Amino acid sequence: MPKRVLTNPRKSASQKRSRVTVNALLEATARILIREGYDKASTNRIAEVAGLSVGSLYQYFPGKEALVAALIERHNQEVMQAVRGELAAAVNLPLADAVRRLVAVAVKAHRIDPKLHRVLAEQIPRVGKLEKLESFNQENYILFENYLKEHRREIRAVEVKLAAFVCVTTIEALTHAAVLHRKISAEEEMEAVIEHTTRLIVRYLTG
Amino acid sequence: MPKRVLTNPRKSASQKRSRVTVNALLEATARILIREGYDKASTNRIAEVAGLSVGSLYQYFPGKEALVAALIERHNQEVMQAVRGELAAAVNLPLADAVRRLVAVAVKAHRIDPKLHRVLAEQIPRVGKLEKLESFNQENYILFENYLKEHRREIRAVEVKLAAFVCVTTIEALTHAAVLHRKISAEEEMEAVIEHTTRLIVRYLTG
Amino acid sequence: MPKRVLTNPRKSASQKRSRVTVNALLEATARILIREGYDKASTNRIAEVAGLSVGSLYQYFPGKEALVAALIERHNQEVMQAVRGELAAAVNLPLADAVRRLVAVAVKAHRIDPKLHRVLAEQIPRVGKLEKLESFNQENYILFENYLKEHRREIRAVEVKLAAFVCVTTIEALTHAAVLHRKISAEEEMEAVIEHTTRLIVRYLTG
Amino acid sequence: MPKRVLTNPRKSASQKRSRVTVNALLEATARILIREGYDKASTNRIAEVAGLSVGSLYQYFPGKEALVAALIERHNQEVMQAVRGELAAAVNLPLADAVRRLVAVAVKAHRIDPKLHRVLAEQIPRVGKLEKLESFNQENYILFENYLKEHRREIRAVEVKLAAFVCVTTIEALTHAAVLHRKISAEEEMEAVIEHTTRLIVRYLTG
DNA sequence: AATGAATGAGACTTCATTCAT
DNA sequence: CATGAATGAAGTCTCATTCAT
Repeated sequence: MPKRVLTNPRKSASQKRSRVTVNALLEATARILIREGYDKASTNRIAEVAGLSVGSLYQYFPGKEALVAALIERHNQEVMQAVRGELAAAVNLPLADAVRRLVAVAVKAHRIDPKLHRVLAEQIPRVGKLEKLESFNQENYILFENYLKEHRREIRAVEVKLAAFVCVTTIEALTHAAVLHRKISAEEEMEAVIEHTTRLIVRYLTG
Repeated sequence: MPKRVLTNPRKSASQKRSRVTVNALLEATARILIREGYDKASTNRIAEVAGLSVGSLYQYFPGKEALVAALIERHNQEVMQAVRGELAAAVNLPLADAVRRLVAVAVKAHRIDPKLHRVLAEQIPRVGKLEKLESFNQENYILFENYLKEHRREIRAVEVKLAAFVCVTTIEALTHAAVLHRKISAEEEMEAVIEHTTRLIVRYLTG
Repeated sequence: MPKRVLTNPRKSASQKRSRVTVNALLEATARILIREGYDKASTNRIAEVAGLSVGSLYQYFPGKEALVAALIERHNQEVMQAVRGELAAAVNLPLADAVRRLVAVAVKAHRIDPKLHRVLAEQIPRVGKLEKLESFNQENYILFENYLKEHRREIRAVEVKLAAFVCVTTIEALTHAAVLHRKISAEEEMEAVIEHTTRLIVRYLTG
Repeated sequence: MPKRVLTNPRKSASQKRSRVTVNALLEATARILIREGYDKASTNRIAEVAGLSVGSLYQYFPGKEALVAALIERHNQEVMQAVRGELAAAVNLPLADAVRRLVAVAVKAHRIDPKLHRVLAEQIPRVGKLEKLESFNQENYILFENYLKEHRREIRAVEVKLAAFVCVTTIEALTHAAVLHRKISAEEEMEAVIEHTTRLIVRYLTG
């Protein structure tokens, strides 16, 4: 496997046909990743599933890595777009409500495309692609840290940085595990998880 | 009868040799996984690093997957061996102490071979092999659930299963993140994480 | 075509089987080069003609380039081995005889494997491989220049360097053209060319 | 009739555009050949450098080979155009002057576009395309042979064909090597080469 | 048992060429 | 005519696995 370490798309899909093609490729990549795993995602297979020739794939992406990177990017965009607004709103809520909202948003984020999210979270790391996911989380750390700073008088914790680390890591882990590893379809069970997580965090910060 | 006299030593000698060989292979696999990543861990390379021929590798393992599986197995054994005793002892401690002990043990577990742990957790293609790691965690769920059942009167939570899920997931996530993603070398910072995590869990269960 | 620019053999063919394999590969390369040209000499085709699998090819050579380089090297060795002795002997001959011997040797060199020689001379250049052939010629320039220096009193030319350039280039070109581009099979015609070339050079140097 | 009035200018306009396009393509081909080598000269790349689409390239040339062939053809035309007149003039000169003129012309020819000449001579796969270059040389053989026939009384050689072969091959080789492989920029050094080559040939023919 | 040469399926990638727009 | 997206054959190379020695 000769390796290109390029991870940037080759052409900006300006034309409409291009966009369709790029989309088909990303869709195909996601499908294979989800259904068969990273190792089965060969460029030939991706192209085939996308209904294209390998050549077309390489017209738009310099290799498999770039394709996966683009997929991650797209997923992150979708997630962040769905989340950012609600996060902003939380700033003005009292602690308990803010945390509850945060947790709910986290769940929502994980539910956007859970299978894909799982696959991206679990089997992608290998190379620098990790950063994309990390940096995404980084944003959360910062946001939460800022929230804590502004609400300092409502909480006991003084070490804001550490508290942010604890809270973000915990919320992420719990919602991730709840959505992906438990077969939580019943809305009520999900509610319970949200409730427990919220309580966990609030008590930690204020107890 | 004379034969047996000769055979036995021979056999145990060769058994010992086997163990040495198997060990060399697992060691080589771990080293490559850590230093160069999963993709560079070809059977030929592993054999080479182990100072053996590929042929010998296949004498002891039916394939690459088995090798990795064995490595995971061994790592789990090491972890569990280092942990089991302390877990058992925790049963008799009051909640706060038990949780603190639990968290400390989780940190200890993650510190046994963090690089390897990370690679196993992040890079190994999830094809059945994942289960090994999962089942390991499964054990923790059960243990903790049992603990909670026996200490029901000390806690508020009634939904023991859910509480166990929340606690185990949280402890795992925090210690994992603390050990692997933060460069925690200073013992004091680690202490802080243990303290916070313990507080988090205890407040959750009793608050 | 992912390019490796390595041109050194991977293993020193120490074992006998190895030597046989390497030989088969070089032979196959030569055959294809001669019969079908450089562009048809794909690694798969070479392996096939050698009666081996591609894998084996890559066990011994990092790519097509290395194979060709090795072939050039081998050819040069053969040529130089056949030539060196006779060249040394020429040093003590009077000019006319020395030149005639030189020309005869050049012809002999070109006749060792004319088809291969032609192909190597004509379609190989592309990359640094050129140097191997050049350096081979370089040796000739030096040798002849030294001869001229030692026989200065027999010749008119004073600019030894320029004279060496003229003579070596001319002899090379004439014998090359004679052997490769004319269908010179008749020994007598070859004799004529040798005679003319010798006369050409001698008159140039002494006239 | 009015149509024709409109058509004619249009046609000639488009003919002009054609010429411009063809020219751009040949220019691009030459540039890439020189700067990056034959292997980098893909049709897509050529079109890109020419500021056209691949499609347009195929509007004017049936394929890559045709493009290269046309480039060779064009180069030959340029060379011959620059040379033919001087060659014709040489016919009426006495031997020494004629030869000197011939050699000077050969140098001039090699200097028209040395980089391109070299690339064409060295790197182009020899598949039928070679003939174009060969046939060019063929013309020289004939011309020179005729010259020798007409000046038979001035020379000693009787085997005119062989003599022509020797002379043309030698002149070609020396001027080629002088221009392409030595970095002859100094006019004086070039003069020396011309002088030596002339002397070489004249002495050969008359000595 | 050990060895390591050999295998060959399969992954990656390029590029001459076509064709719908 | 021009365009450039799409094609896919063909080439490069790797690596898990086998097997003769």
